[in-house]
Amino acid sequence: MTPDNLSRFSKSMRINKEEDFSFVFAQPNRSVDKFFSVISRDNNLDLPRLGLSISKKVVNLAVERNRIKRVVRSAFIEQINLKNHDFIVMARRDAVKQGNKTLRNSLCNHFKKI
RNA sequence: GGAGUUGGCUGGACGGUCGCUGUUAUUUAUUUAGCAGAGGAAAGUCCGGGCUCCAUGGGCAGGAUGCCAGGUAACUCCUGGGAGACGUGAGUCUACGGAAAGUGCAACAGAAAAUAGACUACCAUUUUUUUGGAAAAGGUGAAAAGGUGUGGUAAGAGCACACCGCAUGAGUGGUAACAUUUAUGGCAAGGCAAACCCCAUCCGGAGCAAGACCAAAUAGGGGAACAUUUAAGUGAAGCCCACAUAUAGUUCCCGGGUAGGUUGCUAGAGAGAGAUGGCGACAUUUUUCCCAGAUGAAUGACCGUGCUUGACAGAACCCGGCUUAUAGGCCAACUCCUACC
RNA sequence: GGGCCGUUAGCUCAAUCAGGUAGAGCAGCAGACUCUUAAUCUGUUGGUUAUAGGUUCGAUUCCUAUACGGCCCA
Repeated sequence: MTPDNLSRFSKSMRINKEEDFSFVFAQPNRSVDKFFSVISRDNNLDLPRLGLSISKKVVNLAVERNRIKRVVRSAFIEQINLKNHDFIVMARRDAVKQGNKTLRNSLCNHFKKI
């Protein structure tokens, strides 16, 4: 993997605001499996962006929530062909029990689909 | 060697590539380099503080603590001591002031449950069922007017005596809780205060989503000073009182604060090492160090080496405790059992 | 992050302040009425009082800890 600007994950590539979330939820392309449900939509920027939605109800422990976030981000960074999309990744209950590798594989499949 | 008690430490290591947060330097669209980057519980929010606002003061209500002495900024914490309970023992546990200030409670059972009384049974008397004596025995209950033995008696009884327990006085030791010795008393009427309460000591309330600053939008007022009248309303955030203040008048000023942003935000009752004092908690002092500061929320991903295959678990203003969760490993002191010398 | 509540029968709630056999309605089951069902009436079952300790003779109740659920504060 070569380091260039697109593969970094900085603040501009996060989805923080309520408007951006509802923007994606308005016209979603869904991709669902046991561990995650991923939603995406074209945006008007040059960057791909990522939002995370992991609620306390789904994942009880703070340690596990942080672990899942890291896995999702690192998987997101490795993708190169995501030019103008906003993504929202929502964790599901079965993701807690799985190790890092199986989660990465499922995420890679999601990103390829979209 | 086995079983155990107490106290403490540790909480995956190393190398490579890429990435995240803060910061310093260089350059200033920004790039590059260096440095730092979760815990012993960061948790529960159970206590105690710091800090911030509530204009200020007094009283009441309310709350907390509760053997004694000390430590601490403070404490529901810690240390040492006493008493009681448990354990063969090392040790462990204890909201452990007051019931002779007052109020209250004790279902069912039982004769009787709180100013005691007499069911069965006992003794005397006698008209054969009254009267008197006595409270030892039985049974009920969580609890029934000291316990055991001997004497004594009509039958009995601290009625008398011995030992034990209890109460009171005095002496001795101890800062004290308390311990102990001795004398006296024949023995009080009990339990519950994590029931109200009394006594002693302490406590104002709310919380960083506190508070301060910048400031789109929206509404139409807001603030300061002076003088005067009045005491209803308001300030108020437990209640009451004091206190202040409104409406209306004059003068002056321009702010207001939702979205969002900045700040509060980390150098501190700080950490490591040493010395001195103290049984100890801890204190004093010397020296070295700077050790997270995010805000949709940073510690990761991949590869390799290698073992014991890595428990509980993620800072959100900051400290001191307590409580709860916790794989494995290590250290020290002590106790009991067994075997050998 | 901080503040504050609750947990009792299958469900909705009492009893808790001030300790003494844990109760009501609905639901379930059985019976009566009816040709049958519904409605109605009668009877009845069902509880580790969230969990673990403590105080007490005795705890749903008082105290402490834990677990789960809920509410409020930009």
